[in-house]
Amino acid sequence: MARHLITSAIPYINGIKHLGNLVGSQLPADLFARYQRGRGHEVLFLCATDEHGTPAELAATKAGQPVAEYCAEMWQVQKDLSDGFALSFDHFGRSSSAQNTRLTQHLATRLHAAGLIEEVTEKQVYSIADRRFLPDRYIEGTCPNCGYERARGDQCENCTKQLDPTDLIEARSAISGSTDLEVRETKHLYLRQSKMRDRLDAWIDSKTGWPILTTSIAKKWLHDEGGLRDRGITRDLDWGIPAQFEGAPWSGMEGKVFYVWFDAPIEYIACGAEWAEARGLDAAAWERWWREDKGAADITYTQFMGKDNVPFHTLSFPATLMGSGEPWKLVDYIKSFNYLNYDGGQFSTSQGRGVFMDDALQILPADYWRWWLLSHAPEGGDSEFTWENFQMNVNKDLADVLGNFVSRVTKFCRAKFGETVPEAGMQGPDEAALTEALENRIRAYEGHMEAMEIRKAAAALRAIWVEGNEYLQSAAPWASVKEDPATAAMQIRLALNLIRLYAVLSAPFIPDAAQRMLVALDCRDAGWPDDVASALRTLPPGHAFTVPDVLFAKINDTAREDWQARFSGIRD
RNA sequence: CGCGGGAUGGAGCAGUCCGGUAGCUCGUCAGGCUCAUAACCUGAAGGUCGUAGGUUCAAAUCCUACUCCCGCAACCA
Repeated sequence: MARHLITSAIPYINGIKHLGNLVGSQLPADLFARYQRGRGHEVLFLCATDEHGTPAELAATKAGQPVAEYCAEMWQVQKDLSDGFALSFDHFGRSSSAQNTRLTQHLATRLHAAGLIEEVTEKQVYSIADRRFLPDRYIEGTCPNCGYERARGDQCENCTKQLDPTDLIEARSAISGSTDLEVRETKHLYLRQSKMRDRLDAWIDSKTGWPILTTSIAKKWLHDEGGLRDRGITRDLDWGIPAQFEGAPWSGMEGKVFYVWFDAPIEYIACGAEWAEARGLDAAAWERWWREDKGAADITYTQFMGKDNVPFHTLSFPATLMGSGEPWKLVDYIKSFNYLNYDGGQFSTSQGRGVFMDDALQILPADYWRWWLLSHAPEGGDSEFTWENFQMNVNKDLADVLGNFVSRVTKFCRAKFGETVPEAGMQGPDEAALTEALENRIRAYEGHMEAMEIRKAAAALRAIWVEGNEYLQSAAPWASVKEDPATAAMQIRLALNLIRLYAVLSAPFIPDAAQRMLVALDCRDAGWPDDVASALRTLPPGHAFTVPDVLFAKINDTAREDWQARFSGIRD
């Protein structure tokens, strides 16, 4: 039995995520976790909320709440939504946890001892009215290059010229609009990633099977313009992990916190500690997943994320772990995704454009979204959500091909043989051919799943569903039942077993429907079909079942048009 | 000349590394079946593979130039 450690990029705390966020990390990670569990492997699947940083503080202020309280509430909201989408995290943690505080300070201490942290005094823009230092993006003004009035401190969106905040004419705070800004000196800790460039480069080079998207982004950061740059790992903020040594103050860092990009990935590990503690387990329970000296040497660790997150996972976080000099488990495979667009534009959290996780669950069950999003995952390039496409694909695949198969088989059986698996008949060459075809298709499905080729896996699964309809068409039990009831009984017995097979194979994509299929069949055996012939004999003759309700109702044009109109604008 | 990804029948994609009759799903059209959620099964039409050159017996695939779309560009996370 293999052991799989799986993490999804941790969603930021300031609001409800949209479908693009979902399909870029959590959903495919869940697919992989469910698949590996289904194969009987040991899985630890972790995710958490990313809670620190300026946007969280501002969102809390806007909500009129203390930031800790705001984060606690939003954590619950995100937890409920992830449950709603049937995301099967073993633990959904928080980057603000005590465990993460401890571990982040521990790693900073180790990095300091290794000479990989230096103190840098730099100049940053301070807003007197807001009483805070402003990240470059939070400073607006007129672009000196093109005259655009809402250029940001890092870049002008209009002419794309890169800027320094001090370049802006009439610079003002994007938070309050105040122009009462000044440049102040402030001291910060920097992680000396540049010293680790060759090690990181060699490590990336050793990962031959990684997606082009992942390695090309990493390589660019390693080699562009003088190579990997050092980065600040502290901020002048109230909300965050205090910039301290493990158990001791850090002289000169009083009142500062670690910067969110430093502590957020560390939460992957800390989340393991949270998981263990929540279950009353000792440290060894999570260390056997995360420490190569304590049992994690045989772990396969897979990370899922959107392309925007790749630099942190290929460079900064490995630099943190390698630099500590401790044998932390490093990632084995990074699966990164492009963006999902919405009806001709981008999904946007800040602009409220697109379909958000809470809206989605209000209008349709999770399985509809899971199926469409996964079967259209933006793997090769950016992909696009349109309502027409969604309606057509979901109706065809889920309602017509799979749902209708379950319906026609169970209803036919009930009408001709009752709600019991019929007994008579012997399989012939047609059934042998079907078994062999399924064997091939299932192995192809497994291959795509192992390789994390999600679209291809979805297509392979769909082809498996279609096999059932093709078989029924040629077997025609509605005809054979008239002259040869024994053969019809055998055919339907096989078809009922196909439903169980489909439930098991489909569970990673559509867990709720898969569960309903098994419940209808009164079957608790969700064993993976390592051998198809025996898997198709799981339900014995005489076994009672019930005809389930319609598995997937179709989306009609009225509903689609309604949603299309409802989600065309911008939500607040 | 900032970096990367993409461009393939009406839509969405595979195939490109390792050149050799252009494939899949949806949609459209025709036929079949009638157990089923007007569903299922079979077949057909539809593409000079972004543009222009080049290499080759042979190019979607290799080389060169160009066009368009998307993302990134290190203080958003």
